[in-house]
Amino acid sequence: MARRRTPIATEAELELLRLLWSLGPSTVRELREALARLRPTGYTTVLKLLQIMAERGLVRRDESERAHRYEAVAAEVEFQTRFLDHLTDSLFGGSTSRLVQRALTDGAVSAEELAEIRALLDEAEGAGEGAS
Amino acid sequence: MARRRTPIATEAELELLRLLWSLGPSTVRELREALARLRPTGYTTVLKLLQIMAERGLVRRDESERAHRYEAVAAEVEFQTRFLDHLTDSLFGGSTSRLVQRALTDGAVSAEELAEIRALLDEAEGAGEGAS
DNA sequence: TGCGGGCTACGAGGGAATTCGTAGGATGCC
DNA sequence: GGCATCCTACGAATTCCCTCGTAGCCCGCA
Repeated sequence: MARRRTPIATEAELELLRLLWSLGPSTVRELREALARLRPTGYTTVLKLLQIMAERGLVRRDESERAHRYEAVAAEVEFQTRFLDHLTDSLFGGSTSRLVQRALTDGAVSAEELAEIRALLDEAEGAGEGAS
Repeated sequence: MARRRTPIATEAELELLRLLWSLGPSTVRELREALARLRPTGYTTVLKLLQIMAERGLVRRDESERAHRYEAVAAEVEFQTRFLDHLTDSLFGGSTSRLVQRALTDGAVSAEELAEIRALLDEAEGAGEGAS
């Protein structure tokens, strides 16, 4: 009967969060307009979704003006972290490195980006020094 | 009204797939027993889920014996790839390297694993020579 | 004051995900 | 044969997600 609550956020919620991260605090109208380019959606659909997200603690809202302004509670980076943690557990047996290896094997990464990743590795190795 | 079909696989489906990957082709009973340790579930619940997954092409089944034997259609690696592709698009703006950077920053990765990742980087750099 | 437009609140409604109960068929054992 | 047991098939029940329609409120303006 029951259905386990979707972990972290649903697809539609994620879509709005992405907009909020890129636009900053926004009204329903603004979000709906930004969303329209990708996927036309009714005004009250967006509104309702935001109300639910507010209840769930995904967004907060400023009611000081007539058109309420919504804002993502978690920063984008926090969210990415949470998602990766979840994915690491659920699909990579808890191993971050296996995830990274899979991503590097599959994804197209430019030489520049590879260099950045390499720098991160250096940092991680330096930080881990003497930790054991 | 409509609700977009969950991408790739639902949580419950993923749980069964994980079992199938680790156990190999299994019967409903075997899966249910393996699952019971994590989350007690009715026999017919598991059966129904597998039937649906078979319909959706996530598993195939061997009916040569009375107790049908189910098997994951996609290998674990294929699935991980598909998930990472999806996640890269939906949460990292299509940038694999950003995903990797986030994972490396957050996750605990041993020195040994770091070395493995470094080797992968070397490989990727070699292969990517000439690409922008 | 009356009207139009914009905003929020609320709830209905349909499809999907997940749960399980019940029925019915096969199988093995006495 | 008759019974207990195990299996599949099927569909009901429940919850969640997502959609939007409608109602009601407020504000500005003629």
